[in-house]
Amino acid sequence: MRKFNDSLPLRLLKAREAAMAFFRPLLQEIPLTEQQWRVIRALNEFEELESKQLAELCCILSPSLTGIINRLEQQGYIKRRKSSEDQRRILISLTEKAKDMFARMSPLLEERYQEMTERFSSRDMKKLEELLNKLCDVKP
Amino acid sequence: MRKFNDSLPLRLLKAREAAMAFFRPLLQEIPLTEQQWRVIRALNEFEELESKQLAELCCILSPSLTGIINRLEQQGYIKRRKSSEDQRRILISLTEKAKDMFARMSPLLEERYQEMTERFSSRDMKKLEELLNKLCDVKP
DNA sequence: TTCATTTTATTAATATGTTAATGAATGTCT
DNA sequence: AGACATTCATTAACATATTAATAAAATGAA
Repeated sequence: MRKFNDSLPLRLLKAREAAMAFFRPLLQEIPLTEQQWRVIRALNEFEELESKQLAELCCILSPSLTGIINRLEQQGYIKRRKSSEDQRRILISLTEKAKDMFARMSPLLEERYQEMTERFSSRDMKKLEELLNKLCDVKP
Repeated sequence: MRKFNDSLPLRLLKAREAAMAFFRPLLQEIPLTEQQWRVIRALNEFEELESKQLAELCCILSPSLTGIINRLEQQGYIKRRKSSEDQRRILISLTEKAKDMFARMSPLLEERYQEMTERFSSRDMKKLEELLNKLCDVKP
């Protein structure tokens, strides 16, 4: 069998840890978890989203998202309203507080992203992204 | 700022999910979690490991590993003993039951790995692994 | 040797991941 | 309209992730 360290899932996990190491310190200062930031980032781009869309975009399962949304609401970062057509659906959007925080944080995080890209090599980063996208399309 | 879906950490997360989709169904039949299998796989290769080494190898933090080890012991898959030189250290190894199970499962998982590699392209897989390894070495 | 420091595993507290089950709202079909 | 299935969000139950704190053992310097 393949050696333990040659496992692709393990490599993907380690690579992700290495990448997140650039951003975690900044998020911890606020403080926000990685998942909370992912949700806020998605909402900043798409304005208002249904819970289900948000879960799909952020790669977070619905039950986890329920908790994350609750905590973000407690912290005053998001607001929710019910859809008028379909009473099951919840529509979620950022508060002003969240938008301000995002505007303050995103340049700092972008800076780190550049730093990571440079240290890794801009060309390799592009190639890596291509391959990851391709891998996402491979299904059993 | 970069579009939401262009984030490298998110891509790594999605790619990992795509890869794990090949293996999850098999593990669920036993049943074993992904982390439990990672621990068993490491122990199969290294015979006996200290808790700390195991955590390092499997990319699992010590507090999580404590629970995983406890549950695996409950299920009869691992045994633990104290180091004679250093009374703090715990040495962990597989039981016969675990070795048998591993011998039965690993060919099936290896089959899936081949299937994944073929669908993805063997050359691209190699390139991807290279890039992931390189990314792991990039530090803030 | 003694005291302070460091290392190791664990516990505590909280957040998230994962699958199954639930309840409410909607859709479908007759 | 009424019975049935489907969809969506949530809850439940358990496993893992994460940071801080702790207790015990080992180490190192005075």
